[in-house]
Amino acid sequence: MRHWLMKSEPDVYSIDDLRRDGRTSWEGVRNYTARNWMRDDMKEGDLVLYYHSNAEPSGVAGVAKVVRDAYPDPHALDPASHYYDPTAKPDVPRWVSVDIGFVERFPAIVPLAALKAEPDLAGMEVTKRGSRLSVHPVDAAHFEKVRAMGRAQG
DNA sequence: GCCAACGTTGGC
DNA sequence: GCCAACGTTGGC
Repeated sequence: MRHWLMKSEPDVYSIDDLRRDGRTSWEGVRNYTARNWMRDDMKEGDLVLYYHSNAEPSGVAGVAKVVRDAYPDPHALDPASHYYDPTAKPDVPRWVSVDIGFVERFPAIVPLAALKAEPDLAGMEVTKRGSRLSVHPVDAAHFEKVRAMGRAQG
């Protein structure tokens, strides 16, 4: 099983939205590196650090899990969608979605500053300057550490 | 609001 | 195929 980090702006869709809905489709990824990970390596049962970006504070808000492997992103084919891509075709969908389910919400956000300050998390992608990928893998040890930090708060 | 990082686009 | 311009992300 792999571990991942996925970024969402809480003003758009937060961990509380995911808890309310139980599960959701992860749509609108329009970056090839992120897409390739979703398409090729994300599998049902994988665990996900749910990260709030552009937030106060930004940081890891909880844990989700992959509940459906990649499938063509329907929004890419929908002209009415914000995520419409005129170069995507039904036979060559180009972009993919996965579905994720709610697992847990931490008592408090684990802020990015706390991740950066933790020696055990040295080298973690999200702590690097200029890290922009909205979906990327996380080492199992880093995942466990962040989850422990999240549970220890509050 | 600023700006660094960096992926994508398009002229050549 | 190079690379400058442009657009987006996202921390601060």
